[in-house]
Amino acid sequence: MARTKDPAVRTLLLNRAAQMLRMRQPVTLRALVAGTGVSTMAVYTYFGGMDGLWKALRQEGFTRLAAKLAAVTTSADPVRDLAALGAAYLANALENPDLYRVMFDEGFDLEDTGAADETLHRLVHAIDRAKANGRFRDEIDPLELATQSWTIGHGLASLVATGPLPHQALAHGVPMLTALFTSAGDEPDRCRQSVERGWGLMPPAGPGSRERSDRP
Amino acid sequence: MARTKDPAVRTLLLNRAAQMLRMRQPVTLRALVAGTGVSTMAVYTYFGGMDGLWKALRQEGFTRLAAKLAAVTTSADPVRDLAALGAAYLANALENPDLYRVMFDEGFDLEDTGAADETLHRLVHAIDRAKANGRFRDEIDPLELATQSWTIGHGLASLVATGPLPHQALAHGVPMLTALFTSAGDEPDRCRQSVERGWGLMPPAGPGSRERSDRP
DNA sequence: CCACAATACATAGCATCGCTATGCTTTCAG
DNA sequence: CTGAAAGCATAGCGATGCTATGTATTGTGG
Repeated sequence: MARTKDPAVRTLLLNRAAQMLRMRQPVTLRALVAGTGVSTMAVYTYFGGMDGLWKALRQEGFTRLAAKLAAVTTSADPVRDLAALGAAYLANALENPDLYRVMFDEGFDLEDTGAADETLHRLVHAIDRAKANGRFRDEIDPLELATQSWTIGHGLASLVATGPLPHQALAHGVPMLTALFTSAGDEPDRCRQSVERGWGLMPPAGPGSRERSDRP
Repeated sequence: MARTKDPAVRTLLLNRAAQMLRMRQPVTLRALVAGTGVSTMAVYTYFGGMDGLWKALRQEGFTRLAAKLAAVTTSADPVRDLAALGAAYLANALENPDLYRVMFDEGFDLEDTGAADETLHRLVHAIDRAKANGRFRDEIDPLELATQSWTIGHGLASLVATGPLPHQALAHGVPMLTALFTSAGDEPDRCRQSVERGWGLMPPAGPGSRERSDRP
């Protein structure tokens, strides 16, 4: 017995905020609602304030990441798939560096941790397959190895996306993942080939697709 | 033919800012100068604005990190030293998590990159010693391996200090560094022992030393 | 079908933010 | 000793996030 929220407004604000982030414009309350026809109160009715908007933005980032990882085709070579997942993770971070930063800055509180869990589960599943194929030792803990792969991916993404390392430093992913998976039991040469195959889907280091518009 | 700046004011503001960061109080211009006797203009005469203060704060962070790494004693086992440097790096990040975040957020512009270069050079030097001792292969590029070690350290620090991983996830440093150094040519068992020895100086996962004072 | 009530939404104002213009005070140089 | 340049405090400006208040709208119970 009351007015209902229009979901279109929520997604509109969310998309606009993501776009402002991409364009490197400061995401401010007034600038966000300017030009949308809605007023500042909309942010409070739909997100409860700017904090809620940032939280929803983090959620959106994980959703996009999950979509990116879902696009990775699984092959008969689970080690290749692991490297491909890592490459997709890094590609996502480099395509939306500011969104990636928001995801991992200032707390992790999400409304729905399902997307983040999904991400880790994909790695765990690929590791399970690698164990079943005899590539990794039986005593390997899939969750631990997945966490370590994630640590490498995040370290690389963080240092390259908004850090001091140049884009070509992404090539470090191959030897690092090869070292990690070799230590898990895989045969070195074969491991390297698998990782290189999976990592090969990495987009080349081009100029970022950001438009860098300081003027709205 | 003019008045000279008092360096004490600069360091006072810097230390106070670092303390506010540690206490998790928002570092705002007015709150920073409140109680110091100086006015808001001091921040502009000494730092040129809040941006300059953040830059100086990043510099301070690297200085503290360099001091922490300088306290690591070099032994006859260069692989142990590498792990010890990694442990010191992580210990510093966990003791000052907010300062660490400032160091790696929003650009890297420092006034003096010497401290940051110092950090990497320490790793490179230890790797050179490992090569001289026959632990690592001759064709290993020290700078590349140092960068990879740094990536692991930063990934771990970032995910644990202000991220989703619990403190005990720091233990992942041992297998990851062991995998990396083994791939560089070190003998696996000996490598693991060296890394564990160096990593052993890691302070145990206790409650952070932060005081969490929201009320000034 | 309809009136009530609960909710969305716009407007206006508040405290605070970083910053700067202004004037006074200090202090080094000639 | 004097003048000018720099430190420094005060006050105010635009912009920020947020909230109080009033209006409009719409789903629902009788």
